[in-house]
Amino acid sequence: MAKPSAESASPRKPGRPKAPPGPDNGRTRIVRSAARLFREKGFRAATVRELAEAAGMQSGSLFYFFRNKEEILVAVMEEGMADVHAAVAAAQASGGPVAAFRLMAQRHLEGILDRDADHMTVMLYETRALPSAAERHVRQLRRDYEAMWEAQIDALIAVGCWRGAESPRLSRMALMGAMNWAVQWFRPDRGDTIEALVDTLAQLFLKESE
Amino acid sequence: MAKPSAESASPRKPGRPKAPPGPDNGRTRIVRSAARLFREKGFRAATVRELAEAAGMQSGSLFYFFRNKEEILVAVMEEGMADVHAAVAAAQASGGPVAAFRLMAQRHLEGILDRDADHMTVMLYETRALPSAAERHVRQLRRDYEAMWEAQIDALIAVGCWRGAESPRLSRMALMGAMNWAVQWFRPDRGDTIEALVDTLAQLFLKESE
DNA sequence: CCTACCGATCGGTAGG
DNA sequence: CCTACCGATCGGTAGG
Repeated sequence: MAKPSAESASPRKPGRPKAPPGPDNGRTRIVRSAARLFREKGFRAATVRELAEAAGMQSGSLFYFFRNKEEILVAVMEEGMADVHAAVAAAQASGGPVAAFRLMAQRHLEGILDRDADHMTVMLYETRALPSAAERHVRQLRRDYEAMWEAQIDALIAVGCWRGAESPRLSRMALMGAMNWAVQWFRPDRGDTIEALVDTLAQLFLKESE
Repeated sequence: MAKPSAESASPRKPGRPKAPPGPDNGRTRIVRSAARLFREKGFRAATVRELAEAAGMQSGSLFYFFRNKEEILVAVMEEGMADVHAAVAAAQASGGPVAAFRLMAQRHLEGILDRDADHMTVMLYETRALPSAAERHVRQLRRDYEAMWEAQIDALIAVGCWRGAESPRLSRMALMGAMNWAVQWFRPDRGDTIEALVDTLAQLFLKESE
């Protein structure tokens, strides 16, 4: 689970500064259902009334937990990014460069394609809707995350297993695109599996050491 | 240029059914400036008043040319898709499988990354905003477009030059993602060039014939 | 957290 | 194409 950030975790009424933890407090419910609605309809198209209903409360009550709609979006993105970051970091520490890379890709794809994997998808596709201060913050989270991939690709280049070694940045972004675009076409009910996609990515981006 | 579709080309007043062609009639101005605004802010965030102002007319006048806001979105997508489809089809007919593939990728990337290449980007990233009837129509345009790529990849497999031959669909979607995601990171002012990206894609997806 | 409510803005229309 | 306008809905607030 994501740890709440300093900016968006505390309600604005001093009378009740700490939300009781646990998966069923109001804030958690709002963020979870907002993630789904933002992914399905987009940030602008999802109304505060829909968010409130999906979270099982009145629309005015949202603003007991969040200052405004954008702050909910930031919370969704922070949680998505933190979860995927943690999963991919663990994968990176798991084995040799090639095996770790495959597991990192697996974890990243799970983070955007699994059921209830809405948060990270919103992170990837709704950046435009962020106010500029929040956008800088979120961009930094993204850079931190991509730095992991950059380091992993450097390690693969060092052992001669990265096919895009001539242009590390372009090939890294090609990989990100190949993964993130799956949100648009991946259909488990048509037989797509994350494992097969990882295999394909490995064939394209990895090579035997020379 | 895109040819207007039957559904969205004719204004609703019988008194003036045919718009005079040319790049400066009202309809063309609306579509062009809407493409830019939809790309920058998203369909929902761009208001009809902004669209009208960018096209140099009053907000009510938009509805002399289009029945509603969604119809403007469809027109933007149709034009983007038609332009890129034509450019890529011409590239496909241009040479051997490998050379044609490289030119197709070049044309596709130009269609989403060049200045004023807003239409196709809107096509790629705003599908959610379409009413369901229009969505079916647009999805069909996309399928027709992707069929070209499918055929080209089949040709590359036949000559043994496609690295993802074991899973043509997955590798094709990986390619689409690697290209379309460039919208998110490509910055010509930081030295990114389409040519370098095409080279990288070729290294990843093509191989020497066996 | 709920009730009750508000000002602003939205997409769209009538009539010319 | 413009002028003038409307009903609906939006995000958000006050007070408890």
